[in-house]
Amino acid sequence: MSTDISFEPAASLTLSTYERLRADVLSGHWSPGYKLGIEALREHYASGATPVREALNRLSAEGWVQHQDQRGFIVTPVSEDALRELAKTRVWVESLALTQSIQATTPDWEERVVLALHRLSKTKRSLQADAYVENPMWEKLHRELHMVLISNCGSRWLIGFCEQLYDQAYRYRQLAVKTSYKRRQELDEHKAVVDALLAGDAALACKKLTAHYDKTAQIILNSGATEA
Amino acid sequence: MSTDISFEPAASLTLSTYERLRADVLSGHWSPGYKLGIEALREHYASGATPVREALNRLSAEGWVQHQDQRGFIVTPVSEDALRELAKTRVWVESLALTQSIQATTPDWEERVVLALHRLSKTKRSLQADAYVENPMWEKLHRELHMVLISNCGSRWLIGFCEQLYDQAYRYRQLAVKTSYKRRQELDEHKAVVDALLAGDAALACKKLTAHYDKTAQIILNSGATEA
DNA sequence: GGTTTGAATAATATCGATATTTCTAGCTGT
DNA sequence: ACAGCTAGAAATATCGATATTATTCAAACC
Repeated sequence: MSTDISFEPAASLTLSTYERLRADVLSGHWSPGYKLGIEALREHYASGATPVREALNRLSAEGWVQHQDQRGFIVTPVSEDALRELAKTRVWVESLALTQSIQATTPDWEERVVLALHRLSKTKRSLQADAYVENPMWEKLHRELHMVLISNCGSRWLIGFCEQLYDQAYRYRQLAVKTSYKRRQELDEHKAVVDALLAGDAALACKKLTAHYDKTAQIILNSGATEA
Repeated sequence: MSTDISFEPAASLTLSTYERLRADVLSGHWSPGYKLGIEALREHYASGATPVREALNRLSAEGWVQHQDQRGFIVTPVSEDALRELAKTRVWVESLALTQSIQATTPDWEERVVLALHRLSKTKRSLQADAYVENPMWEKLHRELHMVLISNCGSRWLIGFCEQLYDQAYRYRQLAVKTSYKRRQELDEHKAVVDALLAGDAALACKKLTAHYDKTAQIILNSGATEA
């Protein structure tokens, strides 16, 4: 059980380009709506046109960028409506996955949940105390907790959907953080979900999870990050 | 409101190659596990290496083919377990989408549902009476009905997930049809869902939908199409 | 006899160059 | 001044060729 955040060296240039490009879209390095010119990316990632193109095609299928025939690629735009729809969908789909996970509970899964929460609780959200500086370890552990929560649902499809939605929401969080960062007791919110889960109360767990997501969405909406 | 099944001429070779390749994977023309060599595809689709490669990358992101680094692409394999998981997920996710659609019901949506069912009822499943020959129009209208059913859920994400799952299930159906075709009263099953929907009974509609999918999965499993 | 090694072979991944298409800016005519 | 048109510029999509990496199969070795 290792918690390091290192990446193995990508085997192919396409894969490496894909991973870096994806990370840069998620982190907001390339803004929503930004035109991703082949030549510019080729230079930026020290790659060729073919790898860049293949990476963009994959990202397009995943919804991170949009492709207009004969007119290149742009980073998928954001909007308040899109965020609301995303948040709504997350609540629905993750509640479903969480409910199924709880119904199929096992001692092993419960242990993994407790462990993931513990690790997150031991990690600072921000690298600095006075200003917000993203802590990659916290982000990693946070994603891990949310994924462990729904990992017992018994459907790889559902898990994949939750991952997609989580990562999409992450991009919105990143955009909001650029504008304004709000302190918050997220640990308590996570703990409430886990407590309900350990008590076997699926309905309550979903309610707490819903509250968690609604709050997140509200903060992002208030930050004004989705405005042009 | 047109119901023709014509395709516009694809603008780029990549898109055209992608569409045809995707259709051939869905229809079972390329069997699960089949090695999709670049050179072979290039010839088969009268295309270049770049368009083929880009098409494969998109299909890989969508789960139709698998990519092994430096070792090319294969058609995603099938298995009984994978089918069971798929069927289970469909029931969960589409029940969710159907419930939300019913909760947000509008006269316009109900009309589209009734119309879609009517059109499907007017179409023969098989082009021949004595043997099964796929009727593309029936397939198109069938997909359309299922998509209309969940189209009112208010989440493009959820609609997208349902589409993915439907198409995945379609591939399994195609594989089963190759082995053995079973006559069946699918029209009644669809009608039962629509009747419950019009009555505003979401729970009953989901129950009927679940029965529909369980039956489909069972038929495919019994056909032995998922065996090596 | 079975395993390992090492060319020869085949396939993939990538590059550099070309053909098309879209976009831009300036020109023309009213 | 403004719409429409056209040549030039920029970018995308595609091709053909090359470099790299896996696979194969037979010979050599334990």
